[in-house]
Order: sequence, then C-alpha cells, then structure tokens
Amino acid sequence: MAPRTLRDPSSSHTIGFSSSTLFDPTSSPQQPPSSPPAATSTTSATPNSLDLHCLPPIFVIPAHLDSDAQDEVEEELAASHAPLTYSVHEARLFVGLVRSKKRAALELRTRGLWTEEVVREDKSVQEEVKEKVSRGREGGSEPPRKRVKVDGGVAKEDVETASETEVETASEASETESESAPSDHVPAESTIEPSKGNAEAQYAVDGSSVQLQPHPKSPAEDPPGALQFQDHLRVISLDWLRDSLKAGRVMSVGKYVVYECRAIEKPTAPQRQQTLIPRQQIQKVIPARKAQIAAQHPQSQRQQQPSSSQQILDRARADAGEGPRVNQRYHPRRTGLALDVKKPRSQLLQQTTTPEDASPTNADSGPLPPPPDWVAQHVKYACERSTPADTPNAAFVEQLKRIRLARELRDDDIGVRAYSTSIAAVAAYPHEIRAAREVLRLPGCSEKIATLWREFSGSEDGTVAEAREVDDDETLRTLRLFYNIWGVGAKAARHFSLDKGWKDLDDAVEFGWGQLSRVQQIGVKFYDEFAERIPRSETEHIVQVVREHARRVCPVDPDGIEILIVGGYRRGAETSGDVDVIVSHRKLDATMNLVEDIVAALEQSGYITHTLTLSLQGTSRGQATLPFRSSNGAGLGFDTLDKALVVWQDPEWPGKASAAETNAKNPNIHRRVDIIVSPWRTVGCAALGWSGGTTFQRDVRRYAQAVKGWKFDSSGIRDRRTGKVVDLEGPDGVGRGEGIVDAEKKVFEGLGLVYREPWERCTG
DNA sequence: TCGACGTCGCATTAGT
DNA sequence: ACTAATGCGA
DNA sequence: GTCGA
Repeated sequence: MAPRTLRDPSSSHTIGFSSSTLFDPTSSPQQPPSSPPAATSTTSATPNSLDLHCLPPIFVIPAHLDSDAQDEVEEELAASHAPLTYSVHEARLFVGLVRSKKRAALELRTRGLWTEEVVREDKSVQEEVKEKVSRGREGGSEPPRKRVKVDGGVAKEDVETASETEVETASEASETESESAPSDHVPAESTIEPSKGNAEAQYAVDGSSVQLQPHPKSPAEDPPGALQFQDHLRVISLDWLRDSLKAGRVMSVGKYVVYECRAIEKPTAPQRQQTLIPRQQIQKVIPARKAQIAAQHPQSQRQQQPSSSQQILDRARADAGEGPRVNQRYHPRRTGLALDVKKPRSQLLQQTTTPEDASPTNADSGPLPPPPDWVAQHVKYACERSTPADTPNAAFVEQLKRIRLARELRDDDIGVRAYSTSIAAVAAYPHEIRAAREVLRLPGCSEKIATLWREFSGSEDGTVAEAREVDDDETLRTLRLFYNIWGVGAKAARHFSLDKGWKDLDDAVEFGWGQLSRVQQIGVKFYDEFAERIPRSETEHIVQVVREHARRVCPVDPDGIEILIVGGYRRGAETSGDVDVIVSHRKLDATMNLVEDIVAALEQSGYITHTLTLSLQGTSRGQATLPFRSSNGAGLGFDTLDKALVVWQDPEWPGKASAAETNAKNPNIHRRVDIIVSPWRTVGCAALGWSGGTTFQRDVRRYAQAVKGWKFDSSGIRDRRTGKVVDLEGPDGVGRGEGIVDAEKKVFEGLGLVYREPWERCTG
C-alpha cells in the first residue's frame, strides 16, 4: 500500500499514519480541519503540547503501519512522554490501526498475548444478576465473562495474577469472543465463583478519562475506577492520538476503545470437555459451518459392528480357499509358524495383560481362528493381499484412523506411515479380532497396536482415548479445520492455527486472505462443497462429459478415446471425495497435449471453473522435444502423466433459462475432478497407480523396490540400477481387443503379484 | 542399535 | 535473476 | 511405530 502522508494544516505535526484515510469514520469523531491550532515546532522530536506521561504503558500495534508511520506514531508518543513499551505483556494500552474487536484480539494473540473480551456496559441490575448466575456455568464454553463487582480494595492484583488463576475458563472464551451476545445464555447451574479482584469498572468510561488527567499516578489516590482500569487491556484507535494532537489536549480514551479485554493464558492445553461437541457457530462470511461440522463428524453416528458371525465364517472360508496358495508361489513358505516367531512378544504382552485377558471380551482361551496365509507368512505388502472395504474390525480400524489423523495434524509423518501400515493390516484381517495375540500376529502391528486393541475391546463404547483426542482436543479441532482446506497441509494448518492464531475460516478470510496461496483461496472458497461426497451416479455423469469433450478435441479418432474411472469409485465406494478419471488413446499422438485440450474445452463449455494444477510433464512436452525424451534409456519414454486437478461445476440446471433475468446463481455444487491422461504404453501403470488406496499404492512401490529392484510410478516402471524402462505392458501397450484393465493385469503379473480387484484394494 | 519408511511435478518461498 | 528447498496432492 | 539390517 502506498504510504500517503496526511498533513494536518492546523498542526505542524506530521501525522503520517499512512492509512489514516482508512480510519473508520464511524469510530472517530470527524474533526473539522478548523480545530484549534497547536502551533508548535516542526520536528516531531520536539515536545508537543500533549502530556501523556500518566498513561499506562502503551504499545503501538504495527499492523497496517509501514515502518515510517510506525516511527512517527512512536515519536509522537515519546515526545509526549507517553510510557511507550515494546512488550505486549507489559502494555496496558494499545494503539493501532485496528477497527474491530476481532482484529484487535488477533493482533494481540499474534504477539503472544491471549485475551478475552471484557464487556463493559451500563446494564440494568437485572441483567447483571442474570449474568452472575450464568457466569458460573461449567467451565468450558463461556462467552466473554462479565466481571462481578467486587470490593475495590481487593482489586489490586495485576493482570498476570488474575489470568493465572483463571486459566480454566480462559481457553474456550476466545471462541466466542467476537460474539458479545451473552444474553440468551440460560443459566444452567449457579455456582457463583467470585472472581478474584478484577472488579468491573462500572463507570469505566469516566474512569479512563480520569486516569488521563494529569494528576500523578499514585495508587493511593486513584479512584476505584482507575484502579480497576489497570486490570484491563485496551486497544484504541489511532484516531485517538490524531485527535488529541489536533485538539492539542489529551482526548478521553473512552470513545476510541476498540477492544477491551483481559489477558488469559494461552489455551493450548487439551480441553477436558469431551462429551459435547457443542456449538455450531453462526457463520457469517462463509456459510460453511454446518456442512463442515457434519462432514467432520460423520462417524459420530455410531457404527455398529458390521459383521455377523456368519459373515466372518463366510469370509474366513473364502479366504482360506482362495488367497494363500497363489501367494505361496512367490513367497516360498517359511519354516516357522507365526506363533513361534512372535512368541517372545506375545509373552511380553501377555504378561502385562494377564488380568484383562480374563475378561470376557478378550478371553483368549479358545483357539484363535486360523490365520490367513498372509498373516502366517508375514506378507507385509498390502498389494499382496485382499483388502475389501468391509472389515469385521471396522470399529477398531476407525479408531486407528483417528489416531493417524492426529498424527497428520501433528505433522508426524512417520507416525502416519506406521499407523497406515497397521490400519491396512487390520483392515485386511478377515476375522473379528478376539484377542490381543491376534493383533500381534499382523504385520505392522506390534505392542502399541495391541495395547490399543485391548483398550478398545475393554471400553464401553469401543473407543480409545488417543482417538478421541481428535474430537476433544481444541487444538486438534482447529488444526483439522484448516487441514481440511484443499491446498493446506500439516505445515500450513499449524502455521495458521498456532502462529497466526486464527481460529476459524473467518479469521483466514478476514485477516489472512492475502497470505493464502491461490489454491488455498479456492480451497477456502469451496470448503463446504469439497467436503460433500459425490454419489456414483454423479461421478458417472461427470465422466461422461469428460469423455465427450475428449472426443471432441480428438477429431482424428474420437472413437479411440478410452476412459477408466479410478479412485474410490473404482474401489466400489458408494460416494467419493473427488472424481478421478484416466483418459487414454492407443495412438500416441492422440494423447499428446490431450489434457490441455480437454481442459480448455471443458472451460469453454463452462464445466471447469478453476484449474488447481496442471501437470504437463509427460505427453504435452511438445512435439519438438519428443525425440529427445528417448535419451533416457528406453525408447520413446514418457516419464510422467499429464494430469489436471480442477474444480468442476455443471453449468446446466433446471431453471437456468429463466434465471438469466433473475440473476440466479448456478446452484450446482462444485466438485473436485482429476483428469489423468496416460499414453497407451503405460496405461496399466496409471490404472494401478490411481486405483488403490494410499497404502496399497505405496506398498506397490515398496514391493517393486524390495522384491524387484524396480522403481514404480504411475507413469511406468524402470530398473533402479540400470534406469532402463521395464515394459510390462509391451512396447506399445496392450494390443487390440485388450483394454486398460488388461494392461493393468499385465502389470500385476509382471510384478509377480496376484491380480487384486479394485475393491480388494481398500487399504484405508 | 539404528536407518528406512513412495515418488513425482507443480507452486511457492527461501536463499544466493 | 537465478537456483534450491519446501509444501502439497496424488 | 514397526521392521529388518
């Protein structure tokens, strides 16, 4: 922003707060330019007519002030002998270009000073009593607290003390901070806990002006109001200084107060209120909340054990009949039985768990179900076994997933991997787990997981404490809110929440919009819509549109366009988070530049509203560079896939025609759509790479590396040592009469893997 | 006991 | 201005 | 957090 210096003709002082013009006119009495001249010297170093030495410690909030402007403000204050401080904790008064309470609180928070608002108003006795009562409600989610009036003599504790003693109520308060509408709070209980010493300055406005009068600040002489005033922190508009300078006298702070508050302790500590995930806050800027909360707690509708014992038996039988043999071919049987191998660990666990083992839930007295072959043989790659979506241990898996989410939010990617492995193993286990010993046999599951299982199986509600944290812990809830924005990962979520102190999307929109990357802005904009699940029918429709457009931009051989829907849809999910579709064509030329063309066409016809990213590394490298790509080892190599990650909205809706006049908006929900273009040569790899759950996909790579020494990625396979391309699909891909799925099967085969149907790849 | 744990391209930021 | 490092989604 | 060198 261009600093504009505003010179006040009536004063020789330069008031260079560059953004004075931004001042909210309503918050500052407009002073006519003809106000009394203060006529003093021209340099700001020279003392002006103000005497501010009796002010409480004052802090200049630099927000929206360029350094020059900030200097000037500080100069003025210094020249007036104001007790300038640079410590937020020391300061009692804050001046700055701040116009809203929320912003003020954020500015302080950003500097490490957490506050809760103190509302002072002239309220009827009745109201006050009402509030006294409601104030005592259980500690958790109180609105900004109103102070009960206390004998002024007691009220001499400083802010630090006060805040320390009130930690418990502090943390939640900020959540409702800006909504200073406590009126509809129904008093639940009436434990009135007299607040220590921070008496409400009933006549605060008066108090503040008194305080500013030049009588020396001797505590003994301070009127009660002034003393109470010290408890409070106030953020006042810079207008106050400007007007004071203009007027040549110290204006009363009263009408310039933007935000009045008390310091509280930083509410990072885990909250102990776990049963209620209460409030939906009113959404102002973004109509997000309801959908968001619904989307975040879909599981809170209890999930019942999805497996009858009959099912288990069926499954056990099926598994015994099918899976194992084939695997054995590639994994020559090992000599030891699982039990032998794991024995030491089992014992260790049993030793610690003996008491529980007696309990009915995990009585392990009976023989355990025979372990599936992959368990017995310690087959550890998810791509080597069948993982259907419905597992008899869904409830436990769900707990593990929550813990994994907590690890993600804490930016512990190692933990994330570890839990992903465990989850994949448990999810693949075809029996309902009955004993901790069973858990220990699973690859990737050891003592920690077994311990969790014991907690899980012994609990009333089938949950574990660590998993509940994701919902209960305030910090994690906020992190998750940001993490769910497309384009925001663990790092950014933590930055927003922890460093910037944002608490919700409104904060991001109001205060951080400019700091968001382009895609993050899009992610915020469509926060709710992206959280909505996409039914299969809609996926099919979207893909149909993609197909038509692909045909349209491929005039030479439109019938050659081949399409496979991948992602969750292919795994059989009823709904998906996004649409993933692979587009290919047997003719190499046809896939060249195809993404760009498809995207352009879809933009043209109004389906694509935004393009998040466009990867053109592969085919569209341009005809010119094509020959050079062959330099890397084998043949005409396209290393990577072209892909487009876009935002999709169907431009057609029922009332559209008549809507033209009414200015109605397109009501169709925005969707995330990934369009992947693969050359035919590697379309099998693409299908394999885009169809599995994350863990399945990762394990394909690990497997290829460990077992074959290959490097797998969705655009092909090459030998790690030689760097040469491994052609599992044939030099030109599968031939006539064979399709994408056939190509995929060849890749499985070439890797030495049994083909897994897409719905067997639900590794979570 | 200690290192590995999938891999890539794009976008943005940090560093020179 | 350039390259290197980081964050991100898949 | 688990596995394996």
